[in-house]
Amino acid sequence: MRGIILDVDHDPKERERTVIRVFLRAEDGVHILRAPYEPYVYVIPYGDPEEARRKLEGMEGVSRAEVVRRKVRWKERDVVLVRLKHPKYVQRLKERVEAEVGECREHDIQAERKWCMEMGVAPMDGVEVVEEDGWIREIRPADVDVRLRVAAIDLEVYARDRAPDPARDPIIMISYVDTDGYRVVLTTKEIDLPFVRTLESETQMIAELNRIMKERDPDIIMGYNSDQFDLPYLKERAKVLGLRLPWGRDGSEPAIRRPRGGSTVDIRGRMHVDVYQIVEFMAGIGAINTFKLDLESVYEAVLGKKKVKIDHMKISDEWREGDLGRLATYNLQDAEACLEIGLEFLQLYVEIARLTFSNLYNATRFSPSQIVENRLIYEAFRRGKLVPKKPKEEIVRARLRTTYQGAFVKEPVPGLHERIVVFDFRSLYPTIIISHNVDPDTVNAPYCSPEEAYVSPAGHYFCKSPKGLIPSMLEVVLQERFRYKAEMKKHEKGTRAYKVLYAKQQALKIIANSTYGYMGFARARWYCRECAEAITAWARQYIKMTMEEAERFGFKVIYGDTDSVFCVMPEGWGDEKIQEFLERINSKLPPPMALDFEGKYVRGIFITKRRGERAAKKKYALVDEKGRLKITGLEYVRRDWAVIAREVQRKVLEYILRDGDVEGALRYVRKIIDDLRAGRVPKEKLIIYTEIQKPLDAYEQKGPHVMAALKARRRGKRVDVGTIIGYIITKGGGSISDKAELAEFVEEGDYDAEYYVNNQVIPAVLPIFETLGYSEKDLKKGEAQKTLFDFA
DNA sequence: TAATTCGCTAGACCGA
DNA sequence: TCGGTCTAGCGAA
Repeated sequence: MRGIILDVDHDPKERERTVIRVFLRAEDGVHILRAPYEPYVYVIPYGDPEEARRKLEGMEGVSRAEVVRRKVRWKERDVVLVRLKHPKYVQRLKERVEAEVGECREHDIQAERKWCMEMGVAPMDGVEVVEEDGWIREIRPADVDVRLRVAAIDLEVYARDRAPDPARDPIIMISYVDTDGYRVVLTTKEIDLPFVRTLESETQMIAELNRIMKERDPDIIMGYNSDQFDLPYLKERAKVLGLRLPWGRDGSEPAIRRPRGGSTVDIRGRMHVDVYQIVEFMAGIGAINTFKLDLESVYEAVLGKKKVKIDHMKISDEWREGDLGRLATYNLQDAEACLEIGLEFLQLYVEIARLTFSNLYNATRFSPSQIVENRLIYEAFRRGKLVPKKPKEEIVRARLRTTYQGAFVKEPVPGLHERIVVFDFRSLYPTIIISHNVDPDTVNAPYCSPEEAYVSPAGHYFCKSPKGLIPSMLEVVLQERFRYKAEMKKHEKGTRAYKVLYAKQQALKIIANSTYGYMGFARARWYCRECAEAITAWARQYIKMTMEEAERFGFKVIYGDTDSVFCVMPEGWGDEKIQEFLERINSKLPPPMALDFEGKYVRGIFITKRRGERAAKKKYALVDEKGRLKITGLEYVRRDWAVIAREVQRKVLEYILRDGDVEGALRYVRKIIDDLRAGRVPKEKLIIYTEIQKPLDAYEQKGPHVMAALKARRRGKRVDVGTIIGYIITKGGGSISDKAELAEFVEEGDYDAEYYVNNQVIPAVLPIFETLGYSEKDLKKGEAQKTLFDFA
């Protein structure tokens, strides 16, 4: 039998033996295959290993124990591998063992994961299985081409002017769509649209959804914020109406888990993917570029397509007396958009699942640290190294108290520059880790002499051999990624092969980029502050060395941040000088460290700070020979500035960098100021977005977004941690915060023009003009006297 | 509870 | 009312 492993768990009905269940998606549907298993823990004996083994063999739940050779950090040791009858014995055994026999390890790694690692197969792998009466005899990876069915659902709820409560507020529409073309909206009103199915009652709607779920039998179910809203609501509502949701492939209901305040919903044998979780992650690592994470904004940012939005507050009005066709279409589009976005990232998560030996349900909810850690657990397993324990809370607190120095950022030379060349180190931190064998087990280790170690500028020693777990993992990660990227070039963009390769390299990129941060992360098993400290120390040394070499070579270094160097090329130099410089630097670097050419820009500006004449770090704008602007760190890229200010700033930069027309820029700004004062600027350009990062009552200083949120709460709006507040500064009186109101409550034209002039537009552009020698007076009116390139 | 540090700036808050 | 200090948020890498 061949298929894809959707999920692996153990049969909850088996209480005395462990039976692993593999949900295998084959061509003809899903098979639940079984395998006997004995989960294990390791014990590092306090005393004699053989004696420890004998003691352990007699303990409750132990089926056998043997002495084996394993690496405990850098040391080979005799440890006891204890096989257990059932996972339920792990915790009890651990406590007894640590009191009497030795230190327990890997007790905090799930049985399913261990089984997968021992079998050499991971969730989402294609496999070939030899089975007998549903029992697995053999299982091995294989090329399998089975298409999974992916579905998405979305609910609309009738709840006027308040947060929906499943005890009272009915579901009025449910949409279901899947990748085999099925699309339907279930509702109780007659709507003349082909995809609408009208049912007698809400109960009938849910029953119909249950029927669809059974008939369509999707492997993956997606929703947008379905962890927090759709599925818990649906389950609760079904209960109120006396129904069940037997959606699991073993007939079970969706299980609502409640880690850290929120909730996630797990459906047995199917993978519930909350696309919002994915989107949050992708936004966090910068793979999606949008300020708001609502479905509409994300749909546009990811697919480049627009869709209608009906405000939550308006859904009930629309249902009672509005356009039902519009509402049904909206409901369907939500599910469709969710599915499209989810599919866009699905392949990436398939790769993450395989790399981390986790199912899709978990993989799509991982933080970067969990991806790295789960991969490291496998790497350790492969090498016969025992996995370090999770740190206790007390240790975490101690770790949080120590901090370390990070990157070097050069203060920019303020003003306008021409012929800018940017170099950057390719994967700087990962390559430092590899080339200097930076690892928790090689740092200041006693098994090598100082001469056999790399010495960091911060004074740590790292034994050159043997290779540490983390450097060797990263070495493979970078090599493989390089290989996939090369392979990608052989395929047409948009083809299946291309997408798979792209996802593979992207998953590896996430691991590579997160590993340094992971080592400095207080809750990490492989935490190593000295490592993180050494990495940044080397990074500072290499970037400074590169800057010095660049100056010596004839460039003028104007800026640099962490892994980049911005240089001005002397007039008359050609591209061959760039290559020559790269070769010179690269010959001095230990492989696989390498400096890359990032780009060439015809002009760029580094702006002086609000106060003083020094240039601000992390804020600049560049323009390339095609006239394309690259704006970094400036207000234009920040969501907590109004569109009007951001737009004006961008225009000003275009006038100046692209056209060299400061006068035009000044005239343009004056016009916008006039528009603002005349009340001509539409509301949507005045909204400022700011996230609520803690409970409203916990704020010491109530800034505008907090005040706007407090006022909105009094009007019945729910404001949770993580809500992004879009507010406008209105006319009214008092402090800025007093005048802040949620945008949806503000009338068109009701805005404080002076605030937008003096606190938004002028602060966004004045530093640019000041950098060029102009003043606020030139901005407000009067003729400027100088031409731009006098300052270049 | 869930990768790091570096850096800029606004606006509240507070005391003179 | 002013200026300094602190909280808060967001972005760069």
